[in-house]
Amino acid sequence: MGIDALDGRLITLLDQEPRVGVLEASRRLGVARGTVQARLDRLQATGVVRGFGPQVDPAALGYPVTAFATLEIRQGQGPDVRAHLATVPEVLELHTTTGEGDMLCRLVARSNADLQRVIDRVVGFAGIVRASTAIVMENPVPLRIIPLVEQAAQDG
Amino acid sequence: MGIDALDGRLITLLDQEPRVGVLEASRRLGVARGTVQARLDRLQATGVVRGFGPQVDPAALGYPVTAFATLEIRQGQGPDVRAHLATVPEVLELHTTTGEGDMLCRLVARSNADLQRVIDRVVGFAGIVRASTAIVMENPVPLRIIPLVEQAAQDG
DNA sequence: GCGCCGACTGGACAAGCTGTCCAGCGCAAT
DNA sequence: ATTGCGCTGGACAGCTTGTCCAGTCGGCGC
Repeated sequence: MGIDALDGRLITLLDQEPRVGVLEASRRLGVARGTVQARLDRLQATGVVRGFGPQVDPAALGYPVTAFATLEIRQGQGPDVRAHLATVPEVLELHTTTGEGDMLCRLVARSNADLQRVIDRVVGFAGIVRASTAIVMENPVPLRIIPLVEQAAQDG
Repeated sequence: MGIDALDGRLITLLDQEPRVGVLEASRRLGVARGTVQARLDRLQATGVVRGFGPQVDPAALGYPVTAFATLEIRQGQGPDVRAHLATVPEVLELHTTTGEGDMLCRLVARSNADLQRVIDRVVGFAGIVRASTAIVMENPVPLRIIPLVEQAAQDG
């Protein structure tokens, strides 16, 4: 259970140039095409690579503002709150957490003013006791996985 | 600057079945192949679709624990802290924010015990004054974009 | 040491897709 | 009415994919 150096190089290559096909990848990596196909199949079968969906930029869609909201939930209202938040398109992800606050969600909005509307909609729900919001100013490290993949490739 | 209904349907289709090629997509959407190619080119040129990189699951790589850390930074140490965090593979993303705390980062670890090692490495840096960590227990809404795409497609 | 097994190689094949043209049409704005 | 733009439907060569196959190599158990 893990990935080896070839898996790592394959994932990194696909990350940098998603357009390359299996044949081109086999040339770049210096292995037979069948090997690349087998590795890719295995990576997807084991769930390491979940898919190759389009990576959409919310900012380009007209939602340049990102924020994180920490929510405090009334006892027993968890399921209701989750269902509520799942219906809000501006909620991009939701986690339940330990520590201060019970949930953490990522929001986007059309502007700082629009963020108020989104937050009102998010917290305008009986089960939510308190919410504190942190607006994202910069994103020095965008969501990435390659460094972790390379570490995992070395370890295993 | 925006997307229309056809763009939305195309993105949704690609999200659900990334394997479909341009030709198959044109059949599914009921338009000419050239149209799909032109739309895809435009979506990528305008940055709405940034790419089709592999979606890697950290859990499948051996990092099943996710956490969010709020960091408080000493005045003027921001750039140094960013550079430091960028070198840690377990830091999957980093944001600078308003509100309590100056930065928010997403971490993964091999176990709860291993998370301690990661946190020590993250906060073991002179510029970081204080850190509070929230461990993710559940992820009721995984990172998603389709609902927002559909809303953007309706708006115009 | 022997034999088995899994993984990789290098190659083959038909089928299908991609990239790239083109002419024609309809709609919207000027 | 005229222009511009996007969509259609079709063509073409070139290449890739999916799927076989036999042969080789190294590790593992016996």
